[in-house]
Amino acid sequence: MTMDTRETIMAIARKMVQTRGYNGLSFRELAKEVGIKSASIHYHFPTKGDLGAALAKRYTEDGLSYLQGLRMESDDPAVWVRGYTEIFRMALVNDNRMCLCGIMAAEYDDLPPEVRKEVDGFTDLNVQWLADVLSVCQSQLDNEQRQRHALAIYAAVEGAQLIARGRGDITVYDRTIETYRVAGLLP
Amino acid sequence: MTMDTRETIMAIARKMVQTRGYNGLSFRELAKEVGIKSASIHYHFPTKGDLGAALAKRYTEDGLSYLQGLRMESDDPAVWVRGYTEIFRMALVNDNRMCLCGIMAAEYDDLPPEVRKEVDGFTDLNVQWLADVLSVCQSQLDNEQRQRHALAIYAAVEGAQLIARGRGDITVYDRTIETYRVAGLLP
DNA sequence: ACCTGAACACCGTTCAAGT
DNA sequence: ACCTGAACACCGTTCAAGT
Repeated sequence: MTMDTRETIMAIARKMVQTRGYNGLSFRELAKEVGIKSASIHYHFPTKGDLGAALAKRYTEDGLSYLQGLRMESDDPAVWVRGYTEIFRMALVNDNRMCLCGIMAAEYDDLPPEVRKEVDGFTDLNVQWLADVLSVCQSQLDNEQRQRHALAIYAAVEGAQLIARGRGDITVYDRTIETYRVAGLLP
Repeated sequence: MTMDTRETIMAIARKMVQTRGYNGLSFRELAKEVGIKSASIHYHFPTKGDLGAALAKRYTEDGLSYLQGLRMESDDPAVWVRGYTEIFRMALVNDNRMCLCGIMAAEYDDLPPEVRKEVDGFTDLNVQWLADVLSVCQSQLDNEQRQRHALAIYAAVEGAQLIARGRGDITVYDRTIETYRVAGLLP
């Protein structure tokens, strides 16, 4: 089982960005971990923006597969939502990392346009999936209300991860999610 | 009305960090805006960490004054909470900026210890103030439940700002906050 | 007391040159 | 096809030198 250089770069870079952000990603540091020179990174990804956009695109695709899988494995909306908050939880459990697009959202003003586009796409995917779930379990809501509620859930979960990551305490995340559930923000 | 150099540096740097983050802050760019050389910034703030910590400390102090003022001007918890969400709204209205400590929380792993300490202090202040408000309007909750609920509110509001800032759309923030209120997360 | 130019090791990027 | 060394303009930081 070998991995081509491009995939190795993406795998290592994704972890670095999830930890230190887009601005915190260094081509020289990345190259050292991959075992090539920093100039060689540019052969695979001409600019840092190209790499950032590729990372966010892949991250969104992987997220979509996971979320689609969730809906196939169960018929219970409560299980879907629990699976949803579990993805964000796992990032924290794995070396206190953040959602790739959550951390890059904070750097939005510094992002090249091609990266912004993919970060926006990740948000759209999350809101769309959550709105679909709400159409099953909160069918009394109209479409606009579902979109609004889905966006609120996404924002709240990203916020919970952001604060818990600063605290370095997974129980902060768990308690916050539980509070959202009790309040009725999460179905 | 003159302003000494140190205060000028802090005022301009605060805006820069609220827009581009701690990593995005450049001493050379900052110096150019202030009208001195970048080496001179180091006279007032020996390291970037010293500047970042001073900014977060001042930001927390200013936030505290504002929040204390809110509680004195009214007896209505609903007005207090509305005033609370309004601070975060104003940052967005002012050039789509973020909460200084919210944006730095995303860069937590890159922050020097002295900056982390002040960012943590900002979180503590927010949670404490919110818990105090809850002790007035949700007095049936015990202390631990209030702390937990206060943290959830803070996380959700930071998340709403993060997502709305990426969208560049203030109505996203307004709708998300309103959804929190309807769901019962906000008192 | 406050500022500066020059140097240092870093950064992303480019490009001619290697295999 | 893939990689590299060297150069460029950037970065935070240091420090001897200026007023």
